Amino acid sequence: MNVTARDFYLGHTLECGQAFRWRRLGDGGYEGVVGRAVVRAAQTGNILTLTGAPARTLAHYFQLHEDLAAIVRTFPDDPHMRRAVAFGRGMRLLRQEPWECLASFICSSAKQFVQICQVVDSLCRALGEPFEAGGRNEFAFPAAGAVARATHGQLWACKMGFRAKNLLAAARLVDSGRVRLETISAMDYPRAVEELMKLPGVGPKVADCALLFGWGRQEAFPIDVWIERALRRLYFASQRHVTRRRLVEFHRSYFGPYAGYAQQYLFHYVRNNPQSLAAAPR
DNA sequence: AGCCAGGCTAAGA
DNA sequence: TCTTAGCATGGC
Repeated sequence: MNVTARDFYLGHTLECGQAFRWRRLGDGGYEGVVGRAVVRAAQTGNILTLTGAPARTLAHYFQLHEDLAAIVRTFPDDPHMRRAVAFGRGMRLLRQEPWECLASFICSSAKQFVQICQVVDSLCRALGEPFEAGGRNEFAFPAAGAVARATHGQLWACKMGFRAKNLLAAARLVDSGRVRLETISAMDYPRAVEELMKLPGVGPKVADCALLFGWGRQEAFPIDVWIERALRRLYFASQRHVTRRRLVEFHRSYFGPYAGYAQQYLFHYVRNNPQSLAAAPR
């Protein structure tokens, strides 16, 4: 389908680190697996061309109904956020399948984006349901049950290192129904975090990523090493010994109703402009 | 060679 | 409650 998408930039959206199954094609477009479909995405000006899955599915995945300008207007008006918004203009948050998102981020601990993509790809090839698309064999992201029934060795072979044990145990808790992902949506934010953190390998950061990118919970604000650096150097530059708790209190009161969105702009900005953290600008 | 990567966890102060 | 080492592996 073709859609007119205002304030939408595919490049930032698919390369900002929120999803791990997209690759850029030679023509500037992108290809990725969404559910059991291979989706192609391309952009010319503000015309977005999305093919490979039902329009409904695509509209939901890409959150086409969201009014980005309205979201950005809720961000705090400070020099850092202005730079982040200018740099990442058109970046959107996707809505990924919750288990896939959660499992991917369990694999993400202390790894870089490229390596996470490799691990996820290996995992899909090893345990995901195969399907045919465009004459090629593709693999869906493996359901929790498929991961639960795998061996530690199979996961280890996907190069996830010490995360293999966590993913296996988490998949078993989900598959057995001891942790029910379907119930997360109905929980308030603190309860949802608490529930997800019952899974091994899921701490505050991974829980927030899953809630933000998989469940669309905008109040989730993942604090990774980059965001922590950004908060400390950009917003607490003159202060020594700022506790983690203080950072959490700050972001909850400062970034507004779309804090998770703001976080992603900040993350993408500092991640791609490390010099912005070298010496805190004023 | 040594440090760091979209962290989590258990142990010890 | 806060801090730290260990956990695997690869890239620089």
